[in-house]
Amino acid sequence: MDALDKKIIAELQLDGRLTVTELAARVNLSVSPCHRRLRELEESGAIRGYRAIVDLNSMGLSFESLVFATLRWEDRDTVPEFEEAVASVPQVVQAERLFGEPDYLLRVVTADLEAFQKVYDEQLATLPGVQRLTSTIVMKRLVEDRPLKS
Amino acid sequence: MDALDKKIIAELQLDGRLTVTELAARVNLSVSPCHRRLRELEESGAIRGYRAIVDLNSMGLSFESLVFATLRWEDRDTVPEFEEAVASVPQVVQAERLFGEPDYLLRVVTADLEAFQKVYDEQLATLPGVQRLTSTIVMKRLVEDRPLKS
DNA sequence: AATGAAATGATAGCATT
DNA sequence: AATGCTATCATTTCATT
Repeated sequence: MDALDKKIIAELQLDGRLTVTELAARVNLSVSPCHRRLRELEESGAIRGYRAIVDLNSMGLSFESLVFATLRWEDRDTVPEFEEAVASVPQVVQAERLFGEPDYLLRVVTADLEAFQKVYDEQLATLPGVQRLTSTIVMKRLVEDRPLKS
Repeated sequence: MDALDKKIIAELQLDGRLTVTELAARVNLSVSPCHRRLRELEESGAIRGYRAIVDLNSMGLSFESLVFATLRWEDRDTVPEFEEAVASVPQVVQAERLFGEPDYLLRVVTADLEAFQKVYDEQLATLPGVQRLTSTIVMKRLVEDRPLKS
């Protein structure tokens, strides 16, 4: 992965729908080698895919919250089970395991508070191995999905 | 925004580089109206853009951490200043203001621990109005940027 | 608001340097 | 590994239903 590849990636982080022709122009390359490099980046997994970035409010999803989960230490054999279950809750749009406490951070998106309560009570509080959940609401997004500095 | 628009959005969340021809086929529409709807979704801001999803490790960025920031209450007039400053740190890829404590959650991506320390000490700890930072490391991602349920 | 058709422009493969 | 060429396919506009 040389500087040109990084430039290609940077452009596609800004606009994932750039045509190869336009991309080639921006990185000062002709179309064919640009196309070849792009395919290699995709096939090597460096570029994992492309996503439309959607406005949550336009979709009627205006309630975003973070849920911190701590598991029971005695039940730590349920970790894989917990992780699988979390990943299958559609309203959980981001989830990760952390060092220290809490064990997990989940990002939950719903239409409103009522829908959140339902997800919290029925989908999250009942997950296997959960000792404690705490949650907070996202007041304002400052930085969202910023293209990477490297 | 009707069901067809939501279907279009759902498809583009799965593959943001779908051609309009292919998109039209997937939502059972002919090319022209599909194209028109897509333009309207883009122009209304419902679709905010398109991004390549990049593999952090391939980019040499293998250290991901969360930094929680609490501001001094006396300095709450520095809030806008703090927010602007946070948004201008390139390694901060996601940031939001929360209800309760802590006040902010920042997601920081760097090449390694050493690079993180540098960002933490030089860019984050020195931000205006900061009372306390605490941080944790992301051990494992379970769910990343999931397409929205709705 | 969807369809079909036609001109412009992009993609992807290949031969060349 | 980059370039230029070319056939194929997609995009985008417009007239029509």
